[in-house]
Amino acid sequence: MANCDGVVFHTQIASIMEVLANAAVTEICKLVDDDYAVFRLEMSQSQKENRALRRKLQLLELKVSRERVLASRPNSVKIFDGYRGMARGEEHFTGGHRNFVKPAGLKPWRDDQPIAINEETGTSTQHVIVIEPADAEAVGPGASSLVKQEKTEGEEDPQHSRDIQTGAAAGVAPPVAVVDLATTPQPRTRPSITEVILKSETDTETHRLLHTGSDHGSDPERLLLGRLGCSPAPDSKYLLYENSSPRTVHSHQDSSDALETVNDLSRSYMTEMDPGIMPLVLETQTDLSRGDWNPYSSRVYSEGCLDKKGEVIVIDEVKVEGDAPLTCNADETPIWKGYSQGNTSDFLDCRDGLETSLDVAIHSPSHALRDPVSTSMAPSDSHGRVFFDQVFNSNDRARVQTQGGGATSGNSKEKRFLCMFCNKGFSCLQKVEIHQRVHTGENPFNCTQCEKRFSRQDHLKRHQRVHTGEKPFSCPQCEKRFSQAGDLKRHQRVHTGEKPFSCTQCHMRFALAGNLKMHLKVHEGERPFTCMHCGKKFSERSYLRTHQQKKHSSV
DNA sequence: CTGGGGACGGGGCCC
DNA sequence: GGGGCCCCGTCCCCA
Repeated sequence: MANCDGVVFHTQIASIMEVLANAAVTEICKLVDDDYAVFRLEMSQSQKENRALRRKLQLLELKVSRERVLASRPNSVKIFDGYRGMARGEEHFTGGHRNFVKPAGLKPWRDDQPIAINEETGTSTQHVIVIEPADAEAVGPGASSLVKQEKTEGEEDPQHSRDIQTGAAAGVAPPVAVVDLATTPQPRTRPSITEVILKSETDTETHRLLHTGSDHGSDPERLLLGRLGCSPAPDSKYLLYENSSPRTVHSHQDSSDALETVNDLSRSYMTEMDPGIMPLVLETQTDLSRGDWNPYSSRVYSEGCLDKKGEVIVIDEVKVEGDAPLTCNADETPIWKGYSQGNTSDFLDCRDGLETSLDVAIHSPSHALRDPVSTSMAPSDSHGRVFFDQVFNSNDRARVQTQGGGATSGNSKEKRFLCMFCNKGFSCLQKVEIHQRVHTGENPFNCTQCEKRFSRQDHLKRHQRVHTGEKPFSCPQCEKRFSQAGDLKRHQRVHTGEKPFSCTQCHMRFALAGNLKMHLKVHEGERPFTCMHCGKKFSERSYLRTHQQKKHSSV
């Protein structure tokens, strides 16, 4: 009986214990679940905040860049490549690769020329943008952040700073501080890559790569600065000939990938730069017909732009070019002389070793990256043409190259050189270079008297007759003189009565095509110009102007 | 409206 | 291959 009671007792104890245990487990599970839910909620909120901050920062920087360019260089050429963020006359961000390209000019470059001077404010424009990673802590203290530095000397961007501070307050430790390079010495031993480059602007140091190719021996100023830790390809024609103090490079990974790449050390890097192997490959060239635009370096934009797509926060950068306007007298060597058509891709190919470093993250604006030489070599444009993203969009752009029998336009001469934009064929390299300025808007020849720019030297020379008053073409009938032969020829129709342009509607004839064109509007009834005073419509602006002067001059 | 000139962009050819 | 020139077309402006 006693045994029976004992068994019952133990059974009851066991069941009670079981109930208690189950209750405890349930409680623990509940607590864990609750905490986990809270934790996840907090995590997702933090991530969301970080994303929003990052996006906001990018937008702000984009806006600032665009406004700055628009304000400072109304005539500048603007290349916008929404994705690849290329800006003319400055480095080209070809996806993961940072290829800083500038014209390999000769005389137009002067080392003593001012760097990136804002023409209005007189301040230089070193841009420093720091984009914080979303999960810098997760990546670790040594983790890199995507860095774009955008800093204007003497000009603090409060919003920018605020955003950065906000980012820090949100738990994102900024691995790289915004450094006022103008006022703050850099005692750190680990400056970011962009800081390195910025210092290259302000210091006397430059990272220059001499171009030694025999076929381009006339180009002594091909300066390259760029890919850190990347030695030139063995057959590269570029030599690092000036390299100063050792630099430590702090590169950064794309913050947007921080979570996914926490364990991907290949994307997080801190590269100690060995000065001996530091051929910063900023190809100091901007001409579209050369360098990374160049067909000969097609890999720059055909391959390089692809590998990090989606991983790089690209802040479109509009080139503020011509900070030191290129001045080219008629007898000066044009900047396009002596550039390399050759192994541009050689030094680009060295990216392989750096795929995980610079390629990923650096999106420094050109101003920050130019050295004095590259600054002054920025080509220019006088008509504010806006470039098109197609420039980078395909390997088709890499077509300007010798293609045997590749002529596309009828000519007895073999046109081996194809325009990378329109595929038109030209017989020699220079011709296609000049032609491509049609597409690029590059105007490297600057009139010293009126700052007008021209794409061709002969056009500049012709233009300068405007200033000199030279009119070498005189009409034998009336002694009237003209500055252009074509003007004389056209004028002579006055004497000959020739009217080669006839209206198909009324058979009126005109000596000038423009006059016929204007006349056609009479038939078309097209009157797009309306007088704001009386509502009368005119087919030509000049008609409207004349009308307003006559009828409404008192208004 | 028409006539005409100034200036410029671009292609092609020649030296 | 590079520079210069010729030529054509076009835009803009003015009388």
